[in-house]
Amino acid sequence: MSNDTPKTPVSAKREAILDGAITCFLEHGYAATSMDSVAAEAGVSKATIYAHFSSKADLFSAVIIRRCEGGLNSDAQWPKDELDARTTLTKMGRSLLEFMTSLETLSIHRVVVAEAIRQPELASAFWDSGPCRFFPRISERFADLDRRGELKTPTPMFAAMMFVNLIKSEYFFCRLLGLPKGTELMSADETVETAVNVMLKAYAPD
Amino acid sequence: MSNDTPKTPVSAKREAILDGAITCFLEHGYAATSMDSVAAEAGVSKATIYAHFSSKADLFSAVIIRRCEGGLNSDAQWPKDELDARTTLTKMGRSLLEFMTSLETLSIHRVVVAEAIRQPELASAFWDSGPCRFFPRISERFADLDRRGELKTPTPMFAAMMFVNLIKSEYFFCRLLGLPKGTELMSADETVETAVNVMLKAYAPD
DNA sequence: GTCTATATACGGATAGAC
DNA sequence: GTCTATCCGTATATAGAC
Repeated sequence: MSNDTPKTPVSAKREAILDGAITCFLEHGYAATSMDSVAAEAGVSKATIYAHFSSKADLFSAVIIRRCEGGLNSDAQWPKDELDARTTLTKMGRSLLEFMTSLETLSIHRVVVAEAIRQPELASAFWDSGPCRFFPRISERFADLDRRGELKTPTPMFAAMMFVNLIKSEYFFCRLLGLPKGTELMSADETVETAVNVMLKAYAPD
Repeated sequence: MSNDTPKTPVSAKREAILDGAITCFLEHGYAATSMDSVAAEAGVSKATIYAHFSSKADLFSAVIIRRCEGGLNSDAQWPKDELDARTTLTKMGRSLLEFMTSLETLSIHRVVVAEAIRQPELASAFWDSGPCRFFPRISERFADLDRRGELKTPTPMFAAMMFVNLIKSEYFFCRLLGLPKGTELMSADETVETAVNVMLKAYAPD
């Protein structure tokens, strides 16, 4: 029988704290979340939190980074190779916009933007482990379309960035502000369709 | 001689409070700003603030709306009519990106995004008096380029929205996160140039 | 209207028992 | 590691004099 103690014993309490903290921070923001409320949500005492995390900012940082690394793993709708340019871009566009405007993604953006100035290391970690990880995957698809003669993208990375921003567009910003649906001038479908049309013409072969 | 009292006497104290509040809120955010610090910055007592504004949220709302209505009035670099498409878009693009990434604009975005969920009326007021006022002015220029045969934009408002988002792009988001310059994959100039090229091809006549 | 002084509450962090 | 109980600073908002 083994009496070894694992080097990093995954503490059940620690997991509970992280889960509770995610709920609180994403719902109420950083400043409006108290360590008491996290303790209550996690079902532990406040002192236990401080046994695992040195401060509120430290806990917050751990929560955000963990959440970013978990995101963007639902690849169900991600387009396969061998599709024509319009179909590929439309599928990618819908998938991206849906992910960007999910409640969780929006919540993360709100709290990170709000705290970015006061916690620069967190902002960097978010950028690296969040938005930045999109670009290579999208760029790859543009490179593939270029190879197959469907599009002409001399710099796939630039094309990817333009595409992402066309997709986010006004629609994402309205959701980020929590405005009622219908406030935006273009619906989600219109946004994707318009963005795809722009990309197809801008990067057409010839 | 007139002994009439003006209906809305512009109180000097009230102005001082608003000025002080702008400084504090934009620098430290909503939650991290205390009414004490606003009072100190404005050179009045805390009780005087509550004589003019019913609560901290009320003061915050007044500050943001006033600031939005003042923005976007520096038209120095705004392109005149009669220029070709590339020159017009490049001038507009530079002007927009400079405005969007000014310290004040970024600060407003940070605090509004952070508080949007908890103060929905503020989010609506911001949207109406801020970002939404861009689109007609830009749309107008696309309509003009369309009339002169420089571009073909059946729906100038859609073209304007696509353009704004291409211009903001990654660069704006990195500044919003307060990341050090150089973090972004495209510089400001590259962003404007790439965005303009995309628009020119996507909306080329023929 | 404007001030000083204060009521009242809450939040981050810690001490010390088990 | 985990808990209970508590310290101590600070924040919003108000009472009452002038």
